[in-house]
Amino acid sequence: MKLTTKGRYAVTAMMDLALHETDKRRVALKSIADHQEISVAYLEQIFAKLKANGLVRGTRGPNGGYRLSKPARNISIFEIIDAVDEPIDVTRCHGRKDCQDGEVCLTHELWTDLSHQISSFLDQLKLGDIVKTPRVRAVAERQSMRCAETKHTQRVSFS
Amino acid sequence: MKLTTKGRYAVTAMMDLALHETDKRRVALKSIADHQEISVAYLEQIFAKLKANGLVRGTRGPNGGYRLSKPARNISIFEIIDAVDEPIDVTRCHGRKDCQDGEVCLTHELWTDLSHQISSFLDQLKLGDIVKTPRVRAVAERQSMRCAETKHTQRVSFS
DNA sequence: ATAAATACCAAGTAAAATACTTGGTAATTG
DNA sequence: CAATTACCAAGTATTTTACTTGGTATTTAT
Repeated sequence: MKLTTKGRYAVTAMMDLALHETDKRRVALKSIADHQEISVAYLEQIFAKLKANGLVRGTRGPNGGYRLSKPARNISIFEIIDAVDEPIDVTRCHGRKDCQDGEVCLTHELWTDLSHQISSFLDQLKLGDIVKTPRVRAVAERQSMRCAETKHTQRVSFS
Repeated sequence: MKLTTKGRYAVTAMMDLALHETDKRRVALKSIADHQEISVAYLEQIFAKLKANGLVRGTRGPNGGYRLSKPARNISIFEIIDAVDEPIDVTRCHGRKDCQDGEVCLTHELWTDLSHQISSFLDQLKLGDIVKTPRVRAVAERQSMRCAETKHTQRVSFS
């Protein structure tokens, strides 16, 4: 379980989708790219993985874009990060059980315990819950207002 | 809170010190280097940081080496890792509080919560407790036996 | 006094991982 | 049929990590 900026991009992007879940419209990567100020091409890589892990579905063409492939309340933060970030090998002995003699194994349980701790924490956190919090809601409102105001300027700050 | 191999080296090295705490003798980096199969020079860098953070004390000259600067039961795994690994900026907005408008801050609390979760887990784990576990004790026994047997061969496998 | 063993110090380099970019093709809609 | 989107396969640039190199300073034993 690694946590890189890629994983963070993925989580905020998924929140973006979750916030528009009620709409019929798909969310285009272009729009997310503007929100997060990263390139569409980079987002494509992230969404390729999200899609491969069955978290989103994409449709092409004008008015195309992505939507969540299941309800936000059933998607955990763990799933999202796990989909895009490579798993880190916390134990250094590559998870083999028969490492009773190697140096690593003194601390083997230490690292696996930690790893489980992190995973279960993030697995309890559902996208739906986070999107429901007042802060996020408020920010989402502000965002859509701002989008309307500055539609053509292309420079919108997500939050 | 980052976790790299450097941090893992640091933890096992500290365990090495803790296991020899009862002795009057210091533990030389040479000995730890043999156990962990890494260079003394690299260990020096690690111990420089451990020392700077007040976790160990070193003495020079023959029969010199390092010892813990406080009882193992008062040293947490968090302290050790925190001393040697650079802190990771989980929030991406560099921890500033006034980021109500930035993109990052939707997930700000998410990452800080996670970070606290990890830190407190590792802070509860004390070096002394870990060293007391039967598995570690057994390994330590085996190691010292092996050390006695092969004292001059220089090639001892820690565990 | 000197040699050996250690810690201590400041750079550098090599390798790996991360964060992107570039240059395309395929499907869908107005 | 032109625009807009997803989809795809590489490549490159940057940063981080993991080390190495080449020294100096102390202490101990002989």
